[in-house]
Amino acid sequence: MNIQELVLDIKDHIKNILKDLGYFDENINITLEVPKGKSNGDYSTNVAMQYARIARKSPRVIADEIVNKVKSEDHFIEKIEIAGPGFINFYIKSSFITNVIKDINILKDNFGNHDLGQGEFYNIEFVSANPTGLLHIGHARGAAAGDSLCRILSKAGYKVEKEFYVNDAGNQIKNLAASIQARYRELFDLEATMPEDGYFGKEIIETAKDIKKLHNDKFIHEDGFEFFRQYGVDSLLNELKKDLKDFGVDFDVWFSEKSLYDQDLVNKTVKYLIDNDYTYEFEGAVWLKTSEYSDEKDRVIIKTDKTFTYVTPDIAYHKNKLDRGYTKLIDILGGDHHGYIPRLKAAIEMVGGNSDTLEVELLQMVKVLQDGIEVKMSKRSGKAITIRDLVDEVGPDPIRYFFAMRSLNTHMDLDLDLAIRQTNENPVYYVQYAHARICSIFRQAVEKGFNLDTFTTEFSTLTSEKTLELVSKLSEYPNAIKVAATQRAPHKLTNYINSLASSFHSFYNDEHVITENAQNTNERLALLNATKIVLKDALSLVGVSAPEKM
RNA sequence: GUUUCGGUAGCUCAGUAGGAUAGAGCAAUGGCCUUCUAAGCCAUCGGUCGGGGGUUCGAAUCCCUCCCGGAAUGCCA
Repeated sequence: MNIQELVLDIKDHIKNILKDLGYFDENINITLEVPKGKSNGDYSTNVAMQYARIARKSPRVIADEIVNKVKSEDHFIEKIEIAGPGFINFYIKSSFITNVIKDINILKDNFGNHDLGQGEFYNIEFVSANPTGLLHIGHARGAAAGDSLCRILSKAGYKVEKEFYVNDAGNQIKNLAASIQARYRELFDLEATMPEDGYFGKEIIETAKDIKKLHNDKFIHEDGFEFFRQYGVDSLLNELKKDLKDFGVDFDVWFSEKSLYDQDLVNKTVKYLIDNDYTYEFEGAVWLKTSEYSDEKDRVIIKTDKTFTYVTPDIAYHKNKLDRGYTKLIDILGGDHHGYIPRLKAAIEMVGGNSDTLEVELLQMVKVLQDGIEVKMSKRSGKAITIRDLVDEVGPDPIRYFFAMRSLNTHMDLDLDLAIRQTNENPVYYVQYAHARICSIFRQAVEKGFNLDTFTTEFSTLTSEKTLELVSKLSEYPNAIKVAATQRAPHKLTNYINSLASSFHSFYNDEHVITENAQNTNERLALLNATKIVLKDALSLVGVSAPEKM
């Protein structure tokens, strides 16, 4: 029996006792949680307070009745106390708690796995930046959050596919081609005007230079628009893929918007919507009746000039995703798209899907500070802090950790000077350092002849407060995974990692691991190995490395 | 105006299917390296949880109202 099973066991036990006492109510959940302070036991429940009204007795009396029935039976429990207004606090025997060390050393990086997602198949779309420039810091947040969430969901037992929607059709791509064309002409000192909504980043100039290198002045004499379009999309998409890869983010599917047109799926979807009376014509445009599905108003899907709006191919795209058989579609979008959600959900209902299948996670904007003042990004000037700059300066780890630390829908400030500084002001080093310290101890243990191939499974000397705190922190890992996965909250995992590292550092400072006492040393090495496994696994879920030396 | 996300320590942020003295990191102050990495540990300082009402044994958390900031409110994407 492990600690999770014990918790379930206790809950079950309490439930039976409540039935015996004649209080039980289906509607009240029995919860057993880890209290904040150790002085309130290893686990605690507030059932007595919840049942006060039903039983019409004071919480403490109920607690007393419950405790009297529990007491005699469970041999894993050290003691039970009633505290405060009526909390029942359970203290678990330390010999039972240390079992988790054995479990971890056997399961290794499978420790903390769940099968929560049985039968589920999630599609998670994130970043989906237009291939019209380099990825900037806002995209980095999306990439870090999305990738971490996917890894956590996989760990929790969900089948997950990561998808990037490539907007390689439509207006922005025309602007890209026109921008490249203008930059290309500039290279020959010819008159050139950048389009009003053009892309002014220096990577566009680089692209033009590349084209000049390959084809010289060929496109001065003939129309190169189509070439510029294709070449621009291809090369910028490659840059984008490279940057994401260097950031530790891989996608399973790169879905091309253009492919929707190539397969005629956009027209088919539009025809379907029209044929099924979901549209009407008004002032020369075709409108979709999304207001019938709790959107605030109807939306144009075919403009007066007969071209589509952004949502039109996106409906076809989501229809396509539905057809691919996922049980859940998660879109991770920037907070500025929140108004877009109702129309998308409406459209999903219209094409025969269930709008609950789509779940949108919004990421609020990142405010970037440099020298204490806000750095405004501007498409017009091409001024932006790119992922590439950041990764080149400090590597992916600090940035990924930093973004993973924040809950998705919080507005956040990023102090660039601080992010780039490689000091302890950056929390990722604190965690990585814990891992490196363990590795360092192991190196010395090997020198002194300790065996690190197998670890002891008997623990009799692990009794100090710091030790047990570290052990019980380890046993919380599976729950941390579960919470992070089901609440779509990678930051709950980094909170856990941080507190695990903290427990370790505190333990490390208090107690020497390698001593003359062989048994004691072996037990501690087993504990450290378990800690190392969990640290490394947890860090891998946020895409951060676990260095052996620092 | 409406929708939406925020307002918690000097700063950056946790904590919200109501629970025990509201937490962490950084910053500040004071200690700890002849012993496994001081990117560490320990301690201190620091908060009318934006304001005001309400709901109840109990509210940062739920309800109402007001104030302040971001975003959206396109036949842009």
